[in-house]
Amino acid sequence: MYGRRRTQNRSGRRINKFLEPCLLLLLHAGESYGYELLDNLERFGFTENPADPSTIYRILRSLENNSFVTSRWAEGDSGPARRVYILSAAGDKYLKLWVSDLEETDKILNRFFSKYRNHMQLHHSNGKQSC
Amino acid sequence: MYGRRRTQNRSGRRINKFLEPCLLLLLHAGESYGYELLDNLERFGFTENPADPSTIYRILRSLENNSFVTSRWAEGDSGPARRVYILSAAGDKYLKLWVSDLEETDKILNRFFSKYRNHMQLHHSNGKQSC
DNA sequence: TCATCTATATGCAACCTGCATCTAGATGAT
DNA sequence: ATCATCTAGATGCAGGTTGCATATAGATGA
Repeated sequence: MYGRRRTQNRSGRRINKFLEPCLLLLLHAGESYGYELLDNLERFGFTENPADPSTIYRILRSLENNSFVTSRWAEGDSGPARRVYILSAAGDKYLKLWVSDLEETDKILNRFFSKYRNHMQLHHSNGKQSC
Repeated sequence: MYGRRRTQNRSGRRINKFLEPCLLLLLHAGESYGYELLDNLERFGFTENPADPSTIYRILRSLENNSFVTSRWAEGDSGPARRVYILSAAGDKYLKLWVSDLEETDKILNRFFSKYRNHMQLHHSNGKQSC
């Protein structure tokens, strides 16, 4: 047993709780359940770093605790019963709040990029400072 | 004393450790120290939610532990001595790594936005699903 | 019967972060 | 000279997020 690598996946360190708005958006398109949502998340660009089931289930539960979704047990065509989630009106609002928050994050990101590019350009052309 | 609000600032939940690349970029422009960096961060768009000094100092220390910066004590024109940080070659590489990582984050963000807009457009025009 | 798949869930440790607080030298006002 | 304030750096704690391991249990198939 080699010192038990417990360093977090660096590539996972992106936007905090980003899976939450993704799940909300998926649920906005219609009711669904954990396992199915997990599959559909791959279409959001989580192919290289697929989401962890435990994260999904925990987010869904916390959304329910905050009344952003409701759930019921339902039998599927096959396999064990599923906990099916439905977006509430409050959840719809919360999704919109998330979107404006992410837009703000996007602005901050782009401000960084422009600062970076601007600085690097000046740096390479004449060795002067710029920040 | 009312239950002691200990809920985290929701608006602070953005990109994980985002202050790190900001500090690296500032240090790329020239040596600096904690307090000064803190002030300069405001120009990155942290005006509404200014960075916490403790976070800055901790990130600087961790950067030093990873040899991305070096530090020395220096007297300023006034006030107590300062711990001045200088970016290393490894730190320069690390900054570039951060930038490509943030570009990936930006892609993921934009994929979300396009999914969101696309879905909402379809949703409002004909009430059909789209995700 | 037993392995595998589907589905949900929990525990733990690492990590990140905001707030409160501490130290200590320098500076300024009374 | 004393005391408050500013500058500068640092630590402790509690709350929150997350990846990994693991558990449970019904359904399905060999």
